[in-house]
Amino acid sequence: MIVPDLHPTFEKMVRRLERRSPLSAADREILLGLPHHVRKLPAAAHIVRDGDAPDYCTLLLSGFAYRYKLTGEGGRQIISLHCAGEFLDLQNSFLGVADHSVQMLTEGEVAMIPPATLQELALTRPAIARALWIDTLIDAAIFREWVVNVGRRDSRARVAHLLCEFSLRLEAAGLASNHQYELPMTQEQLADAVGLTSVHVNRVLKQLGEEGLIRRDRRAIAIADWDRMRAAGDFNARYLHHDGMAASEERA
Amino acid sequence: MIVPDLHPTFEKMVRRLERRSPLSAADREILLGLPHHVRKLPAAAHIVRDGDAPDYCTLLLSGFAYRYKLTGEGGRQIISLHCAGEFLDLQNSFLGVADHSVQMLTEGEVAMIPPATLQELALTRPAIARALWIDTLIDAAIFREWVVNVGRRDSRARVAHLLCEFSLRLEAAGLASNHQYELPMTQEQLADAVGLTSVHVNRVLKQLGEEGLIRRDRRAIAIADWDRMRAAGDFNARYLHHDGMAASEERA
DNA sequence: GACCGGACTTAACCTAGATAAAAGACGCGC
DNA sequence: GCGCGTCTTTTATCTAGGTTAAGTCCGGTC
Repeated sequence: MIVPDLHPTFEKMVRRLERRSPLSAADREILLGLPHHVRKLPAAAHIVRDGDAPDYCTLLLSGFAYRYKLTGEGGRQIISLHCAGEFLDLQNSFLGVADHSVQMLTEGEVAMIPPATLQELALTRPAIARALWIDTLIDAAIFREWVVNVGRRDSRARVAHLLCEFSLRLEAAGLASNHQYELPMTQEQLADAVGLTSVHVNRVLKQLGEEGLIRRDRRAIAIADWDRMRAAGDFNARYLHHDGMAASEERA
Repeated sequence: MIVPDLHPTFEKMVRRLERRSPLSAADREILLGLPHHVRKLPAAAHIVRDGDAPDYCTLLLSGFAYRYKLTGEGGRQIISLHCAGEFLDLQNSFLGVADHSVQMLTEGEVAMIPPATLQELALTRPAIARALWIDTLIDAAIFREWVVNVGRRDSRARVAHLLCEFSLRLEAAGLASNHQYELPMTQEQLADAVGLTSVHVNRVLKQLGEEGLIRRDRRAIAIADWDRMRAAGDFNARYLHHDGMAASEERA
């Protein structure tokens, strides 16, 4: 369980938590010293399956992952996207059986942390508990926005909204800049994230390109006109609660 | 701030938290003694408005409330429904500005608790912090299911799913039994909760009636055939994390 | 007990996005 | 450089649910 060289993403995770909730030096140490083992996973590997009672909590160290549920009729709804530095499964520490699946989008590494350790932390390190709780609150805020996206926006806005959100989240994580990034998903996955078909997502992407809102090359996305894109996606970043940083983005 | 006779719903709230996370007698006392004032609100009163930095955290004491967001094009998406005994706004204690609105569905009472008190509690009473955190995790689980409902189910399933969820939640809260209850919302609000129009919700309700899945009289709903209704709504209660209680419902 | 306003119901028609089916592109291994 | 599987793109067609527009019911109220 002891890890010789700490993966640098642990520090990223601590910085992310600290941005919203103060941590003492001791708290920081504890988070950096969390017992875990690292696993390298291929694309499409499952981290949690719906119905499992998982043995571990996972922190995504590199690559991308997503959360989804299947309907009885075989539809898939992608519920969230995750990048390095984010916890994938805090809820497994506290709610026994998983009510959804989590799968790698790309290959990547994951730190597996025993839930008992986090449970322990929640009871003994109030500042850490608070920081993780806030993390959960922000996840919930993003879920709420996704309900709106999928429930009340038309196809163009849905896709634009997702592309805007992903752009800002990557930038906040230091994984992209200039509204340019590599979208780590197929159009079919994109479709399952916004509640459309891949055919229609393709049409919308094409149209956004023709209108000059985005440029694409393979999976690389560049948001060419952030203001019009934000308007197209009815995007207001407040729900991301990035506070302080990127505040300029949020206000407009 | 001192309240002479404690509203009975406080006890309900404590029982709800305890169901998932143990609390000591002292913790229980503290929760029952939370400083607050009670306000009686008419139907449609706003508790929080999108963009506000609210001064209070609210616990719903009686009546029903809902959470919603508006889109730029004027659409409204209802994101969650709440009944007596539930916290409406835990997130206001930790995330400054509200990213959505909360409004009364019916008239009712609300306990307004200073966020500072909850912040304090989070740092000094680990068991309470844990219980509230779990509450947040369950809220998030419900949001996830709503993303699926609105993103990947057809109109019949969406409406049926919502009616099933509401039935079980009311029963868990001791506010209904036998899958019969008073639905505290208009068909237009129902439509905004499932991402349809009120016209189409009306069509679906009619059809569910004709198929013998539900009976209706005014706003009173009786789920006449729970098994078929559950099938129609692709409903699996696991995401509600009602555990122990109502386990029989969840498994099937 | 006629009037009013909000919620519910129904019908006729329309459209955004689904479906189905091919045909390109792009790796990637051999 | 060839073949194959996975993505992407495009076209043609269809349909679930939206839109619009009338009613209808019901509970309150003067």
